[in-house]
Amino acid sequence: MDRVTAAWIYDTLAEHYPDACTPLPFFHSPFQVLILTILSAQTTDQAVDKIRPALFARYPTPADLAAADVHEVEKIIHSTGFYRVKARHIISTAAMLVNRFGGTIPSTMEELLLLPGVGRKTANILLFHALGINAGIAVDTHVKRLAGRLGLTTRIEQDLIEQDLMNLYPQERWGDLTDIMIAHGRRCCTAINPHCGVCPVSNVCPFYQQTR
DNA sequence: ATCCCGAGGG
DNA sequence: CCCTCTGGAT
Repeated sequence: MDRVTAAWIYDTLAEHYPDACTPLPFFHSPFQVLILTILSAQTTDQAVDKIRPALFARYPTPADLAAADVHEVEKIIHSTGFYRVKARHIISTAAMLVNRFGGTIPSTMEELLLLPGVGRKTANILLFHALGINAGIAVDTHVKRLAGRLGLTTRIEQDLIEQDLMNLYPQERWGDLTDIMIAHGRRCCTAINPHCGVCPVSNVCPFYQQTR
């Protein structure tokens, strides 16, 4: 894949998903972004958005959440799935913010990975959305599938796919690229029955040429 | 019925 | 590496 085509794909998709890069509004505090990002695993934005007001009305600060009753948290976040695990994680994370990071959220990958419920993917998205840092490209199943179909990479391992994409795009686009590819993977380039007929980049897509 | 803006544990 | 944890969207 050459950079000219890769850049065109980025521009075209970016225009097509103008809201893809700001799933978590700016008025949320870094603390809220952190908690909401942990809760976002394996669920939808709508599900997280639905419980957000109740959650932060009850636990406005890390100290409040650290002292929370786990069953009460479970009840509030129930609709986001994995609620028992997530309830434990966000309470423990809040406690760690208070005890180790002075109530603020850490700004490096290494420190973020110490937080319960924060793995590689969440840390990556978090660095971008809470802190504006383009630390890398979060390669999930959507990005993996989309990058493969578009011919942006021929690799299988997610680390190598990330390297290919990072080589293809300048660092200041990594965060946006993650969001754009996830949005397109979810809304158009789906695993089964992809909507190639309305896909804005199908004209340069090897997968589309091969299946038509 | 299947998959997911995963992470932790064995 | 494989398993589990969960609801919701499609």
